Amino acid sequence: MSLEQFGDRWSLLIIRDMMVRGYQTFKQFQESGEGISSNILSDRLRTLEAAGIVMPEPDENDARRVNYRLTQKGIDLAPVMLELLIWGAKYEATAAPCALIAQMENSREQVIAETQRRWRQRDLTPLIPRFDEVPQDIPTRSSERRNK
Amino acid sequence: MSLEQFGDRWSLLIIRDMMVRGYQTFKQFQESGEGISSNILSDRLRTLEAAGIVMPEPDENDARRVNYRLTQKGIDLAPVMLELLIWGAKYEATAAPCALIAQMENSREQVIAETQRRWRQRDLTPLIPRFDEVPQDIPTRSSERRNK
DNA sequence: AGTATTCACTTGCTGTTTGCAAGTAACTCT
DNA sequence: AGAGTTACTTGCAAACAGCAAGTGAATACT
Repeated sequence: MSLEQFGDRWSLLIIRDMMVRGYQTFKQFQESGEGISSNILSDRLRTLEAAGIVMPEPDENDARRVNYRLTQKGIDLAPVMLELLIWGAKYEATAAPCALIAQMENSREQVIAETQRRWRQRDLTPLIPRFDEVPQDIPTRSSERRNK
Repeated sequence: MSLEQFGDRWSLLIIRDMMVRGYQTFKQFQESGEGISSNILSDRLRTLEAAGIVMPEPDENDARRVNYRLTQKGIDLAPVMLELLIWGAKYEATAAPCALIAQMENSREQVIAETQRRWRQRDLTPLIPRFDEVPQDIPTRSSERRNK
């Protein structure tokens, strides 16, 4: 029933990019590598908005920009995403480093708490970076303070 | 990346029916209410097979029948399903009783263990019945013994 | 033994959805 | 003022989904 929502490959990818990488704008989604075309992206964002999963808010500095933000309902998908990520890592030979995934598996609570914290505080640092440099820990508020 | 797998509404539904309701045959999926047409169902089962998520095995009593079974990879989607179910219950006004869902949320480990047990032992009793009679507990091996 | 029915598909046709290329209107930056 | 950016829309071809009907093998009924 709720599956209807995710009955296409793009919606979940958009949500993942918002949740895990902190993407917010049309352009970011478009350039996120998987190659969604603009008409579909536009449509999906509208669908997700209608479903109450994302909300657009105009950027205060640049009036052309629209920042899409997850709603509570949207961020509550974090556990689903996390499990999917773990499953994917187990079976699909992911680009994300195994060590990181293993660690996430052992501290689901923490990962989700951190994801929600970022969302609440509009902290856009990606939880999982885009497959280049690899942090040894799941970053948390305290480990970030430590690293400064 | 692994999301590619679920880029349509039917695959997840099929997996759910196998995992949660113990469905196994073409006919059961077809009649499972959501109205998938036979050509699409056929195609999806083949796709899932190719992805290593389900495996067909001919029925030993009736040679017309093919029993589709989740693989290990398939059953490992249980945590994803569970979280999705919980999310759905929270936001989508589900037909499944709230009490049951609330209970599942508090004992995820147990629900998943039970799901896996059923799979291993080819126990086809549905974990969540089809929206008619409503058990008060998540059934487990011991509670089932109790109820006999 | 012969007909009917069940089961797991396949085929053909039609309509919707997707993907790509190009375009546009609003805005910003220089 | 002119070039560039951003979030879209439009038009068209190709892929996909959905329906009705059909196939072929296995079983059930008489």
